[in-house]
Amino acid sequence: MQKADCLTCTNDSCLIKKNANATAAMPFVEQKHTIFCKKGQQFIIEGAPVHGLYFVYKGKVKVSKTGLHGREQIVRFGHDGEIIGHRGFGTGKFSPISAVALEDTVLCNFTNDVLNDMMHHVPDVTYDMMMFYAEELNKSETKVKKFAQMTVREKVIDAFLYIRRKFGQPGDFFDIQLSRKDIAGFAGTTEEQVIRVISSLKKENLLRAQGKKLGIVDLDLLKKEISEHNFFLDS
DNA sequence: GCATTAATTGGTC
DNA sequence: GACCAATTAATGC
Repeated sequence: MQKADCLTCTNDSCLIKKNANATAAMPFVEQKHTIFCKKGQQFIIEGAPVHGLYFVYKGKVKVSKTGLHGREQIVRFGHDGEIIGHRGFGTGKFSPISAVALEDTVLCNFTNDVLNDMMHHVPDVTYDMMMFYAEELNKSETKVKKFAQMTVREKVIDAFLYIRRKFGQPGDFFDIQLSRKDIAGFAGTTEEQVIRVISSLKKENLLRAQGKKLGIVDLDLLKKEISEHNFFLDS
């Protein structure tokens, strides 16, 4: 594959793909770049100048911020059809986050100029972008609460529920391979704590492993455990 | 097979 | 509940 083509793309949730058929959008879509990332490759560097906005065409990525003492806080994971780097778009000159491919990943990149032009000329894209930002804001507000009030066990369970929502499979095993460290980085705790929670969840028959893959056994019980604390489940 | 990295466990503050 | 050290498992070359 030389270039990711929006017209044959199957990521229906992608807001570019959704509008790519409109004649007004075409000249802009033409100008996107396709980037091929190997596993482990970093394509957005925290603090470096913004190179526009990325969409995952195929693959998996993690988005993180470096906290105090070099501690990595993973902000979100992304897969096919999702936007990456949106916080740096618009006002920001330098990227507030870094992004790394978790497996071989194909990305679509729009420069700020192209996207700005497109938003001025294609209202449907602008509208979809706005809705996306609104939803993002909602999610991060939920997250604040989570980090402030949840116990470690609850945070890890919450992380697993998030991973399942995003990478869950019919067979209930996650379709992604994350290190314990990455899980910890997302849950906001340490690798050791994640390991300990995982082994107790296994003992309690709430979680199971097949090789390196993890899966949820009793979704309702896990949900119940954190819903009792009145947290939203959709962050 | 050896060497590096990841996962696990136990202990300390 | 984080940090550190020691051990074991897994993986790359």
